Amino acid sequence: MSNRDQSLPHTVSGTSNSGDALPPIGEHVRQYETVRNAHETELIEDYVELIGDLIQHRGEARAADIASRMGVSQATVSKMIRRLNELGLVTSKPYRSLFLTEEGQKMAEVSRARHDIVLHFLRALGVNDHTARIDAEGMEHHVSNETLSIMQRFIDQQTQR
Amino acid sequence: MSNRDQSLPHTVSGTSNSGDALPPIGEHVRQYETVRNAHETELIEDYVELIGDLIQHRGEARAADIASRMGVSQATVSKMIRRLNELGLVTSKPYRSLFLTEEGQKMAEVSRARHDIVLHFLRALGVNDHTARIDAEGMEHHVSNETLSIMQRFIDQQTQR
DNA sequence: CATAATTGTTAGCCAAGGCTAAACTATTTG
DNA sequence: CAAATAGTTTAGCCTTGGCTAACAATTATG
Repeated sequence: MSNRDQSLPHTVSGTSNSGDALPPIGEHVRQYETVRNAHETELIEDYVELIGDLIQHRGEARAADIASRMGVSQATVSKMIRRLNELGLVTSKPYRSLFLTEEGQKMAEVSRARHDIVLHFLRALGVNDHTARIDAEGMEHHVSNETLSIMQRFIDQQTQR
Repeated sequence: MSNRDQSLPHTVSGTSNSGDALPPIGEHVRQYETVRNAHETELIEDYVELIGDLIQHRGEARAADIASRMGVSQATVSKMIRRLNELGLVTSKPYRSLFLTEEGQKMAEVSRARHDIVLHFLRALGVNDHTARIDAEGMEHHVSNETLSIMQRFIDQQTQR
């Protein structure tokens, strides 16, 4: 319960959709399903992405760093790592630092790439860096590849000129 | 566990962020916190938004419709309605259709407006309608007001010319 | 108008992702 | 090298948001 700002940007001028019919049921269901599914993977992807980043920038990923970066208790991280293990995304020996499996690395790359596109896109759009970072973190898991491609094209246009 | 498409749109050309430093800890934590918070409100907002839509388009909102639109069991909806009640967002008498409280209506409007902006923005960007609807449903809860304003401006530019 | 069908509720289950407290392991340092 | 400190794990608790199955109320129909 809490949103970073209550005031809405005015109103949708000349673009009101409020009169639009509801989507046909089947489609509507699929929309919500997609969101529910994304939900399941989001956290996993965030962990894997962060672990990848830590390895890349710090040389290793330790549970304590993950906990402090995520703003979450070490116990929570520990439990999560067990899950990532079961999912075959990381390997870990007790009390030692983590490694990504092949699959984990692939996921980290994909997430990282998506994240970057969304972030750069928002900046290219004119969103300030700080906000762009926050929005990107939330949005990345909900952007289809079609939209990603279009975002990439937009970035290219803005920068290459 | 499942994403609608594995292939990545090529790569971030000339915009690689992978070499960027990690954000400073405090900021990083706030990014994740924002996402976790959004998470908590998302579902609530989706229900309220849908209830608002049903009332507007159908004249009333019944649990069965919500269940079938959301692709979820009636029991789940029933439980959720109890929560919305406790949160002061809807009023309901057993076996009767639902109404939004003042606060619920306000939330529905805000959500609807946000949703519309994101959807129209995606379409204006060139995303096809079907994909735009799916992406909008997931993205809407993660877009700051700053970004919304910019999206709105973009829509205006595209359409008013 | 009595019964069937539809709709709504309740009870009880499960998994996920948080938490704290306690126990254990590793590392640092006096 | 022993003790203190830092890092990790485990146990056990809580809330959310799903589910199914059983029951209750309302509405439709023969």
